[in-house]
Amino acid sequence: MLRDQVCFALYAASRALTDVYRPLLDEFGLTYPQYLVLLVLWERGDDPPTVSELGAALRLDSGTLSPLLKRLAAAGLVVRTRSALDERRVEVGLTADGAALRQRMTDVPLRVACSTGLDETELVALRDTLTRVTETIHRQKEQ
Amino acid sequence: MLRDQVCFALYAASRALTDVYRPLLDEFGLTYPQYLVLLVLWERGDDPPTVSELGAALRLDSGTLSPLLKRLAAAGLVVRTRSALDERRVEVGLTADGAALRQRMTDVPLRVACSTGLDETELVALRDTLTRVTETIHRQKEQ
DNA sequence: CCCGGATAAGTTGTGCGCAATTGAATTGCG
DNA sequence: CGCAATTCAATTGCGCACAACTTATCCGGG
Repeated sequence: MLRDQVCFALYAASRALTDVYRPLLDEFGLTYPQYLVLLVLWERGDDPPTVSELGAALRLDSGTLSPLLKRLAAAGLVVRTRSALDERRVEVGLTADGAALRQRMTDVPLRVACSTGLDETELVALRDTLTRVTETIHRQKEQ
Repeated sequence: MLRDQVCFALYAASRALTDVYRPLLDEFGLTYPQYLVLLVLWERGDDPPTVSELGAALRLDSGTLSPLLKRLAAAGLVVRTRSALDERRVEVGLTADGAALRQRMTDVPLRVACSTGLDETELVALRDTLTRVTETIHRQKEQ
C-alpha cells in the first residue's frame, strides 16, 4: 500500500535529494531553503525582491521567510531594507559576500543531478511533470 | 535558474501535495507523517513493527518518530509496548480506534490522486521514476 | 561470567513549514 | 478628507526532520 502511493514517493524523494544537498551546502554554512533564496536573489541581479515576492517565487510565507532571512542577514549574505516608497515592504538584497557565493557554488546543481542516476532527458521530463502537478494544485486552490 | 532545478520542482510538488492532504487529514486530526505511520501499521495487520522497522519503511529516525508516536498514542490510535524478548525494542500496535480509521479513510488517496491532474499511467510512471531516484541515492549512501 | 562494543529508543537543539494573530502602513470608498 | 478594509512583514505556537548525544539493553569474545 505504502509502496503504491505517489505522494509517499514524492515525499521520500524530496527528502533524499535534500540529503544529497546537505553535505554540499554545509561547506557554505547554508541550508537548502536558504540556498533557494540565494538562487532567486542571484537571478534578480539588482532590483532586490520584497519578502512577498520571494515568497511567491518559492511558495513560502513570511512565517518561514522572516526568520530564515534574519539568519542569512546574520551570516552577512543578505541585507534587508525597508522600502522608502512603501514602508510596509522589506527589500532583500545581496551583500558582496552573498553575490560572490554564486561563483563558488556553480557546480552544486550538477553534482546533485548526477546523484539521481537519471539522464538529461529523464530529468527534464520529471521536472516538467512535477511542475505541472504543482501548478494544477495551485490553480485549484485559487478557486 | 530556479525554474530549471529538478530539486525545486520536487520540493514544491511535495509541499503542494501535502497541502492537498491537509484538509482531508484535518478531519481526522492527523498530520501527513502520522497518516503514513498508520498506513504502515494497517499494512502489517497483527505483527506490530518496532520503532526501527517503522523508521526503515518511512526513512525516518527515532528523533522524528518518538514524539510523533507519543502524539498518536495520546490520540488513542496506537499503543507502544516494550518487547518482552528484547527490552530495547518498542512495538507499535494499533488500538481498535486506530484500526477502525482505515475504513473511514479509504477514499483519501483517490481524492489526492485526482487533484494532481495526472492520469493513471502518468501517476505510475512518476511514482516509479521517483522510487528509482530515492533508491539510487540511498544505495550511494551505503558505500 | 564479565566487560567492551553494538544496538534500540528517547532527548536536546536547530531550522524549516504553516496556521493564526499582531501591528504598522497604505488604499479606497463614501 | 476620514476612516474602514486591505496589505505587508513579523511573531507565536505546533509539528516535523535531522544531527548529536544519552540511557538502557543485548551480544560475543576472552
